[in-house]
Amino acid sequence: MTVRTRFAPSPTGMLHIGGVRTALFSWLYAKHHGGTFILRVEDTDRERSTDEATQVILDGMQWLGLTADEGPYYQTRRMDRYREVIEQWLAEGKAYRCYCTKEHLDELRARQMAAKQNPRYDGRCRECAEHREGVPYVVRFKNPLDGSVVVDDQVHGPVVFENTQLDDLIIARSDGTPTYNFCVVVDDSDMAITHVVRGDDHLNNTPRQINMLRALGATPPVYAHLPMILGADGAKLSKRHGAVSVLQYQEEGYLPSALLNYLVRLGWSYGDQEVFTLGEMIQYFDIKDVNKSASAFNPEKLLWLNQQHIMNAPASVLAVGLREQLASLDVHTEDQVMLEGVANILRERAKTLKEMAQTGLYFFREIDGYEEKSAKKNLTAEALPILQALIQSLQALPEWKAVAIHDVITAISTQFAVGMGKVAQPLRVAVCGSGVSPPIDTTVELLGRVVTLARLQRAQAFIAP
RNA sequence: GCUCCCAUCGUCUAGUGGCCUAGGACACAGCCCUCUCAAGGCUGGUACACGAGUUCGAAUCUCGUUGGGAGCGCCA
Repeated sequence: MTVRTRFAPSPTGMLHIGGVRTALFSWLYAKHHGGTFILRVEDTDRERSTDEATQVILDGMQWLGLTADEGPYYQTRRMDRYREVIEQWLAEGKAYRCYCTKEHLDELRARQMAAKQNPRYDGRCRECAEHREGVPYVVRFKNPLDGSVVVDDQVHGPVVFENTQLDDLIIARSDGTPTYNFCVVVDDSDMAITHVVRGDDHLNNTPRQINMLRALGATPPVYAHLPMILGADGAKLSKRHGAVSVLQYQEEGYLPSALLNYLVRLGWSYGDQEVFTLGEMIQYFDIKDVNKSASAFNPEKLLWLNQQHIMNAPASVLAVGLREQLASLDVHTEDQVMLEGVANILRERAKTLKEMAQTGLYFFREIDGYEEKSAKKNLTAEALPILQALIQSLQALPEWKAVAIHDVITAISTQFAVGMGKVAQPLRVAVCGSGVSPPIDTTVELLGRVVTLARLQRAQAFIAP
């Protein structure tokens, strides 16, 4: 039997890292088993669902590379099917019309909670079958009255629920529209889902769903309830830490593989390995190795992993992201050689693509002045003859290569009987605008002779106008 | 309140009765490397929530306590 998993977000908010982690585990499980990953948009709440939110989910999934093998399916387009099942259940006596008013229900709930009981519908309409013309009603599922349901959860192990604790849940509202738990059941059955991977906030819904699945004559899928992701402070994930759209991470210069790598290690591990390629994740991932306890979102580790992935990524991949980041800084370039060169030279010193674009700006446009402290320290009268010597030697250099440039710097430092730093730092500030850059020889090489000489001259003019 | 879930360094985790004076990673501190910044290497501190029990032996098994979380909608 081939594995079929699904990710079923509801487009009522954004796709944040909690949702992505669920999608990832579901996707990985399918991929690991050569199965099918299905995307299903649960938009039955017409009030809160929006097309924009749907689009953001689709865009996010695409950016992450979590592509669906089937779907996206939309529940709003399956209304006829849900109605069909409701009618069938009504006819078969598996469901019934309930004429209780909201007021009655609210009162019942309040009374039960006051009496320290689990609030649940009392089944008042369960046996009175007569149809009351013109009176609004909801449809309830006839949950078994006794016995228990065992959820053989792949991460939690067997969890037992007594049917006496469950009640007859509403499957159709008084306006006739079907409700969430019911739609999920019909869909999971119709779509032949074999493994349901979702957040453990759904664990309590599972016994009801299993009962309905049985009413449908379907074999319940295997369930795996993932632990939640908490905010960095250990509290519920909030907008302050992580509960932002995944696309925000794209804007901030994160690589999809890094975000996925970070998320896969939340509640799952493979020995001591921290850095995974997508292929390794697929190869090693197993739902049985997933933890039961919730984990806190740690932005610092995400950042570290992003750098690891930047260090390992092909220059061509980095170049694409770097170009986008530069564009948002209003620097537009198609210079692939420079883009890849900068990516290679900065890959060990940037934690994000955004940072890479910011710190490498001087490769792409004229520097807009010198950083004050560095200029004060290095662009001094004493540096003037050194800069002059650099200009002359670099101008005369037969081959514009890092090794040759390096030789020029060492030669000048011996000539002036000073340390390398006394030559390299003024050069660095002159050429980059600050005292921080990759190794100066490779930086100068990448910058090119024309730009380097022009900036050296500009630095001379700055010292002695 | 009721039902269900969870519990190892600050954080992510390894650990499934002896390899544990508890390992790795992030972060932090120091050192090395060094033309700056990184990357890398080395070193350091900090954890089995608590209490009983089972056992020759428990982070690992059992029970309880405490603490956290989720659900209890004509929301999903």
